[in-house]
Amino acid sequence: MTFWLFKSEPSAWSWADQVARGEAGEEWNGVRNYQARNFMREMRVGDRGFFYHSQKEKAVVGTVEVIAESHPDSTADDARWDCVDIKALEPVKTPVTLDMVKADPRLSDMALLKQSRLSVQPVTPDEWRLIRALAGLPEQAPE
DNA sequence: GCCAACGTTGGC
DNA sequence: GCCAACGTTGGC
Repeated sequence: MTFWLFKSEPSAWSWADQVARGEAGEEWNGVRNYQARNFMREMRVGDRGFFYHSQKEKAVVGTVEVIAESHPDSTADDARWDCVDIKALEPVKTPVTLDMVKADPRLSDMALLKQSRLSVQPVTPDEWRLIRALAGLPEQAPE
């Protein structure tokens, strides 16, 4: 299983919106960046990710699961853009803020810090475990 | 609201 | 193929 981070402006698509979709999930559409798209093409059903709110909040607020592998983005007007579908999995107990990530030297290599504009990015297993702990989540996500 | 970073576009 | 101009993102 591979781990990821999905970034969204809450005014455009929030964690609450994602939760409201329930088991049906939702397309992670609207990405118009090749690097982010290529990461989505690598995703497999069952992969897990963090859901991050950019802008005012700047924090990981939940976890998600990939429920459909990459397919054409229904909001794109050309064939270049693909996306996956994800569903909300767990809300965090404690939001993990950008400041918390910056404060931990073990997280200093995260794309979140190094490539602040990248909206879909990989997370290493170590980073996944550490951020889960900071978020007050159990070590293992539910099946 | 500003600006740095960075991606894209289009003229050459 | 280069690069200037421009647009967008996201943190501050």
